[in-house]
Amino acid sequence: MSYAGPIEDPISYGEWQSAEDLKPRDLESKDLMQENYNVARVEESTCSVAMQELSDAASGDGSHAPLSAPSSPHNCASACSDWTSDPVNEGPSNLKIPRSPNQKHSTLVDANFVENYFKHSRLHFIGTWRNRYRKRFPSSPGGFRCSSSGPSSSATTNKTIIIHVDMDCFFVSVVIRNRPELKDKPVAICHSDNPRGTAEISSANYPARSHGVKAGIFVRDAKSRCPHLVILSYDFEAYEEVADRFYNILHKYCNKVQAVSCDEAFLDATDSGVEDIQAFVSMIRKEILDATGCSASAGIGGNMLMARLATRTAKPDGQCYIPAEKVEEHLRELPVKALPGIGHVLEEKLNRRQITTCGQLRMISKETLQKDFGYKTGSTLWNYSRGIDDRLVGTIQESKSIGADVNWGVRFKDLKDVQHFLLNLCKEVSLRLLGCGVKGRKFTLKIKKRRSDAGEPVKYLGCGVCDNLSHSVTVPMATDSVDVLERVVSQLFMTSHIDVDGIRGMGLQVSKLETADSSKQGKERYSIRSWLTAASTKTGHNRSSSHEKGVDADNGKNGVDERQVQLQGDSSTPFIEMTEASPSVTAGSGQRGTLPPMNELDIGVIESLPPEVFSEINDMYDGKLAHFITEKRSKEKENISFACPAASGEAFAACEEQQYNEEEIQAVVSCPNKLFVGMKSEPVSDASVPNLDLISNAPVSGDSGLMPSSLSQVDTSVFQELPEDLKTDILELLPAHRNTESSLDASLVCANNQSSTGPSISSIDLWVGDPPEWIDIFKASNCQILWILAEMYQRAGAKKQLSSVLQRTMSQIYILPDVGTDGWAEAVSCLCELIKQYLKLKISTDIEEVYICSCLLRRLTARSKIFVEVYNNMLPHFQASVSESYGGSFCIASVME
DNA sequence: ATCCTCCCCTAC
DNA sequence: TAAGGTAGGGGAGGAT
Ligand SMILES: Nc1ccn([C@H]2C[C@H](O)[C@@H](COP(=O)(O)OP(=O)(O)OP(=O)(O)O)O2)c(=O)n1
Ligand SMILES: [Mg+2]
Ligand SMILES: [Mg+2]
Repeated sequence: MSYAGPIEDPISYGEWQSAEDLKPRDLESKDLMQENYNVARVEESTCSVAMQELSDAASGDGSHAPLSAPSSPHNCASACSDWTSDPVNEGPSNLKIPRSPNQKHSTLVDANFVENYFKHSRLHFIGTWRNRYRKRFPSSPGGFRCSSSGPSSSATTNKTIIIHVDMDCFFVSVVIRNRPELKDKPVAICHSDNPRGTAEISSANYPARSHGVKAGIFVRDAKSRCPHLVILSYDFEAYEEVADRFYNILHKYCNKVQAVSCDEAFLDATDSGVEDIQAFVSMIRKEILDATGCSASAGIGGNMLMARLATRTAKPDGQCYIPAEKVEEHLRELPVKALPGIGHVLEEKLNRRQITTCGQLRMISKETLQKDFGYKTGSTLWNYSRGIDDRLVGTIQESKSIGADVNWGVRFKDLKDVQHFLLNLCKEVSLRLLGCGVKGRKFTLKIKKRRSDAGEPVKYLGCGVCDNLSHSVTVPMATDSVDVLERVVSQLFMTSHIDVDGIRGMGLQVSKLETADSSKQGKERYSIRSWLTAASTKTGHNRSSSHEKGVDADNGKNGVDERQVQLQGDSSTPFIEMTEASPSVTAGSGQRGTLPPMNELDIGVIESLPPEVFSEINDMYDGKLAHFITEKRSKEKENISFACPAASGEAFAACEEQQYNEEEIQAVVSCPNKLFVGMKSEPVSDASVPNLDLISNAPVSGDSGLMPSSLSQVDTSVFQELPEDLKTDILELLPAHRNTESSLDASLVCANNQSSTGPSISSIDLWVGDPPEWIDIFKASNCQILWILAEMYQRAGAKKQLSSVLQRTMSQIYILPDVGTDGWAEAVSCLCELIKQYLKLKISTDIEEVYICSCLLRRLTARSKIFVEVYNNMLPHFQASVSESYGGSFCIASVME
């Protein structure tokens, strides 16, 4: 019983910690690193600029004469006014009044600071995207074992071949891909073109790098190194689109892909059966270039380490293979800093021991390295210096923490400012938890506090030299609610007893995560596996799956989960104590052996499941189900068995799908109404699934460039030219033409806020106004999926389209905890109504958008139906379980019809 | 020994 | 002007 007291007294959980000792990393480590680098590599006198603040801070001598006026804290105001008169950025009539620093764009002036900040933070974007691409193609734990290249994989003991692909100067390449005249000029991406500014360079192309311009340095240093440097703005939407294409291509060529970041991934080509690996890589790079207009480089090696090092030599726009016999040679003179995992701290430690190259590192015994650097770090150093790396491609597991930090522009004058900021931070974190479908039990608030001896930060609105304070609390009940977060966080903050003037940054992390739809129960009990194994038991089939590792990953968790559970009352109520016995896992560890054989599954139903559900089932069959279905379908269509060489890649893509594969919808048309061939069930009326096949042959993906571009400019006359079935299809979606969907009572959506009956939502003109009417309605609905949709729509950039926001949001709808409830059904109806009105709005102006959204609407409808069908076909006691797991309110009647 | 908790370090 | 985020690995040191 570790719970020591009510949440109102979180100080009992521990004390605030403060790092008071003076170490380089406690200063402005970025600047320090940056300038150290300059000293070592560039030897320019301007490099002492930031060092100045460093020594001021360390000595406490704020009056020390600076070497360069703009960098001096005391001259910062005049420096700022100089900036505004910078001819590069100043419009003709744009005479600005000098102002004091740290005002504009800080939390002091912008009430919506948190949201705006994340919209512009490059580091936020790349962090978010890394996560997305890891999740979009999750690998099975323990590495990829589900290769569908056949059972022969054990026979061939090929040497491992790893490929590492990385886009060249990604942010620059994307922005200049249609501006060939800039290709050979030095170009960098930065928020500011101010030659005295402290904005950071995000990425620099290779001509710029030859002048010493690189990611992370201030624009003023970049400009002084390269006066003709062309600075261009970020285009985050374009980065996203290119990254999507990049990953689509990688997955087309290889089913073992591990995302490193939005522009970088490892492929395991060992089992790909390719004989000429160089040609294979060359083909991939060519396709990336053709599809994106940006070049990628690639490294090939016997492990992930050597592949990554090879990429370094391959850049730019090249590829490099390091065969086993070249490894020693390649490493001998390589600086230790080039090894992944060795940053400036470790490099410095090694340099102090006269070790600068991997060759020298090899001279040290493993025992010595482990003694000096720790057990694992020591052996990694020993291995890496010899080119040894036994990591497997694809061993990313579920995320352990989710958080948000802001350490720029944070300035407060009173407690109200702080509370406002923290509330927004909580909203942000809550949104991310919802987006991931998880809740957390541990909350950590981090505060950056200006050191007493620190002057103004060198960086405009930066956090400067700070002490880091952090405090955390663990609660018994996992949550994702803004209210709970806010209460916890505000109490964490109160215990810091900090002077609000000194705050330079804050962050909130949530850990001890649990899946949202299972946080109140043992996960296994209501899992899809349970449905399958139970049905299988009934039909008397067994299938061994002992080689599976992924599915029983939760078992340990349930066993350990014998903790005291306290439920939290809403708003101000303290926790109510309540003990819960550990849910003994009935369908868990002991019963892993019983899945029905694949040919007894009703393929139509399986295919029509929500992607997440399908993916889970596919995992249970070791990834073979997707392939099985692909084959079966192709046999059905043609009479010959068509052996497709790329079948494994396709199977993987089908498994992970995520994009809008219309075949899914086509599968609904066949309308198999039972999960298993052997199960009996009532047929579902055909009329309830109308016209689902109409556009099933057209390829649809999440890509915005799906439709021929000529179509996106058409008007109604082009609509008339469309194939008859497509026209019918679209017209049918319009309320004026046909309205079989239930109209939704708006008051139900807002059930928690008001009980009076409002107007039907279908009678509201959702797309009137700016922001459109529905934003407020959805935001007030207390329905997670609608709230997320509205929030994401608001956040989408200027070029926002409903389709892209919808695509993101809809993938969440089946994993929300309220799935199957009345509220969920209403949410589905609301979405349908929204899409229908949107179609009406766009029908004559943007046929591409109409096309995509009509597919989405179709899918939404089909999915809802199929979910109900699956439920209807479950054994009664599982229906009860499902109903119970959804809070006892699973309501078939209210879904869709 | 093994686990847990609080950081630092690293990479993009 | 300017947007110094994010999350996992792992070491140190204390609890068990
Ligand atoms: N300190 C950094 C590092 C990277 N990035 C962003 C911009 C880069 O374009 C992108 C990818 O990072 P890379 O390390 O792959 O760098 P580039 O792709 O720009 O160059 P390279 O050709 O070396 O891969 O991440 C950033 O904003 N700030
Ligand atoms: Mg790159
Ligand atoms: Mg990269």
